[in-house]
Amino acid sequence: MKTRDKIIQAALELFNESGEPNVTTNHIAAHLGISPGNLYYHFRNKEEIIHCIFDEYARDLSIRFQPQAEFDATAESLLGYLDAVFMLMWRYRFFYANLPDILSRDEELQRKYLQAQEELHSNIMVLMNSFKDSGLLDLDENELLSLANTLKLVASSWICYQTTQAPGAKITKGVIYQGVLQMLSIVRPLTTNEGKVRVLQLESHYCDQVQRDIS
Amino acid sequence: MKTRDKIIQAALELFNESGEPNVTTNHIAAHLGISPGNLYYHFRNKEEIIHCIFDEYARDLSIRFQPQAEFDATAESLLGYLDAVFMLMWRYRFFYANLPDILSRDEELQRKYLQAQEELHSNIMVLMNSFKDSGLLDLDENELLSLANTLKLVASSWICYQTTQAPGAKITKGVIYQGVLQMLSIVRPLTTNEGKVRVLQLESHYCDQVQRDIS
Amino acid sequence: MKTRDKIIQAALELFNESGEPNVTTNHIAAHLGISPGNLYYHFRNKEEIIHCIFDEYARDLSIRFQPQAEFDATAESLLGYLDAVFMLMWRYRFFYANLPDILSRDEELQRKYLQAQEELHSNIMVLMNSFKDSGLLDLDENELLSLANTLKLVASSWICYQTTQAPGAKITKGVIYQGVLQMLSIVRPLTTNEGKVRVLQLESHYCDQVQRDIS
Amino acid sequence: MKTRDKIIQAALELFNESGEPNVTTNHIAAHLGISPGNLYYHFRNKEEIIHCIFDEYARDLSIRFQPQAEFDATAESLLGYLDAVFMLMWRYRFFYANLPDILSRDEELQRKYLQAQEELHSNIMVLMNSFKDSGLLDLDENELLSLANTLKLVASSWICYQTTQAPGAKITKGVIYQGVLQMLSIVRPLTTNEGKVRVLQLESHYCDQVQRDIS
DNA sequence: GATGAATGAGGATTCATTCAT
DNA sequence: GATGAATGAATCCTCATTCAT
Repeated sequence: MKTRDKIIQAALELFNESGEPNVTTNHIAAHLGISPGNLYYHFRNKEEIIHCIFDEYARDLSIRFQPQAEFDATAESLLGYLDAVFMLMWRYRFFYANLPDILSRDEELQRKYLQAQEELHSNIMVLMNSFKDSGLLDLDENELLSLANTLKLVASSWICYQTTQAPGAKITKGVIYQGVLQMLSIVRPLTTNEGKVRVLQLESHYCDQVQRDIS
Repeated sequence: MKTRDKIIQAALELFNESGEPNVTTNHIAAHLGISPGNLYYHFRNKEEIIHCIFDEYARDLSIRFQPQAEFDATAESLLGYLDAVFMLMWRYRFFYANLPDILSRDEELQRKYLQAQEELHSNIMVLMNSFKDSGLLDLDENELLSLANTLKLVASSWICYQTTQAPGAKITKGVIYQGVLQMLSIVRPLTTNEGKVRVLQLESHYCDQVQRDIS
Repeated sequence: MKTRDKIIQAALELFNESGEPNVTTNHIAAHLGISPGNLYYHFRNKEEIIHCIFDEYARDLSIRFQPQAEFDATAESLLGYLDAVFMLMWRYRFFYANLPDILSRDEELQRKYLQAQEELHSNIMVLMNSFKDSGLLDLDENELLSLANTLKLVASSWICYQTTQAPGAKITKGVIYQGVLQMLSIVRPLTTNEGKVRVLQLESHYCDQVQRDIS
Repeated sequence: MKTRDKIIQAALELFNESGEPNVTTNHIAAHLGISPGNLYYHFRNKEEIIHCIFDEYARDLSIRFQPQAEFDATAESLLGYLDAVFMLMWRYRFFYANLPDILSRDEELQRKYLQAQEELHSNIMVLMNSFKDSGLLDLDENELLSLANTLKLVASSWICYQTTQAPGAKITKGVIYQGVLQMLSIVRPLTTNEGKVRVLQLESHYCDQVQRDIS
């Protein structure tokens, strides 16, 4: 593994653990047993490290979503997608715990983030539309858009929100799965009878996951 | 106006403008044309200023909610309450833009924040229950709880979320009203026919507000 | 009791408790429930407070010693004098715990201190000479001077020395009496047989005092 | 010479010159023409510098004393040892000029200091015992212990004591030798006739040293 | 690729002291 | 006599970043 990648991994780890503002470049270097100079050989500055971490995140995010292949198995596709989105958010949770601050410092990053958000929105729309086409959901265009917005908001805010709800809370995978459940609970009242069955199946799946994480 | 209050106001202003981590005690003092020593005469440290700002916020928040008086005019009560909650969040938006960081530094504040969150939750429950009692909403206990959780999440996250959605965006009152609309759009699909009428009225009210802000 | 005196007393108390450098003028004022401005109405600055405390000490010290009246009862005079000297040192112990620093800041105080030291030296000489005249001590002029120097050194250093010998030790009266014993143990080997009896009596007296303090 | 060592040397110099509380880390850095950041690159804080200085002192002190090798040449061993002890105290005199304050701030240092004091005590005992064994001294166990205590007190207090005895006095080597003479004058009256001869020889040696320093 | 010493502006905070009331 | 808000220079320390080797 290249030093450059090791820096990214170490930074990610430390940022998640202690919060980005509390992790200095010296911490990262010390954690890896390399010199600060070496770190700055690989990255122009701290910002660039964050940038790279975000790029990795965006790449990971894109890979997870192949709507075409999954148009038929709609419920499962949602499941897979939600899983992926939330897991990635967990992996890069430091970012979500400080979004406004991090973005305000770096216009370029702000741009990239918005792009990812748009992608998230369009992915959600694709999924919701395929739900509708399969007769699991019965909403007009406006209602669909509104739902998608809510889901995007919940997804994007979940980590930050949870971080503030418990004193010194470590965000575990269980917390992530609860986020998925929260989203499903928003979708459920809007589904057809057929859709409700599917959603309940999904909910029970994630309930199990939460249980597993706790024990 | 006492110096102590002027410090609180200046700090709030500057925090909102530039983000709490980017505003030093010296900035605040300079902004007011007072000496750093004087600032520290009135406050033990920066943390205490934030504490005081939060206390002011919590006090304001409590004052806004008098459920008893409003049990009959349910829709209007929701309107008034949402207005107040979002306006206060706007007034203290720096706080919401950095919640995880600010709370993680200060256990006492974390405690106070959770208390405010619980109050928010119970207020939402009171409102939703009065909606249900008035036949505007038809949900079982679980669904109601789930809805309340979603609304609380949206309310608590809106400012932070919006801060991240626009490059260098100043959060205006219009953005706030859009948050109310977002919440109403979550409630609407769950209302009875009678309820839907009320909600649409509210939505149109807030649409007007948003328009007014833009122009 | 006048405010001025209350300030002196409070300062003395706090200095002894926490060390002069760790006690601010604000501490003193707060301790008395008066304003810092008031403190500075009575004293030009912190130094002046220390000055006044020293003056009080010097005055107390002078009062204790009336050699003429006690020339006959030599052993008892020594006892009384040692008692007084050490008790005063205890009462003003903060001073002895920081002598070099305090004196270096204030030439005037340095002068006064040296005067007190000279007085101490001459008092010791008077006592030793009366011992010699009474046949309790058999030393030539040089040896006597040497002894006096040693005793002066021990007396002047005891508080400071003891402060450094125990972690976080509060200097109690028992510690003070041990200082007297230490001085007697220096005198004893130089006494005549008759003198030895007297010194042993004194030692047993102070041993009792130490015991009393411990229990 | 490494920067780290230069910092220690500069700190020691400045502390000795102006007193530790009056020398800031910025003074030290400026004195060396380095940045404050650089100083803090080498030392976590001011306390650590003092710690390191003390460690150097303790190391130096240990090295000086090899009792076994010198059991026979007792008088000369005392001479050598006293020389070393006092010279080191001179070299690190800032420390002795502020002992109570410095130790009260730092428990770890207090511990180390007490250890050094114990070592000093046991070294003095070894020397006194070898004197006794050689017939230079004729004291019972108690008297010996008492003497050792006095000598330890005088040695430990000498620098501080002298600092207070002269206005703005620079502590010179002559002052140090006077300390040795003071100790010898305490030992002399307790020696056998044979011992007295030896002590007088030593005294004359140190008298010469004092003369040399003055001129 | 890598080292690690060095920078220096800037941060929070303290405290003896002043002064208008 | 007394108040207490105000001063401001000074203190210790941090950290992103640079650069000679």
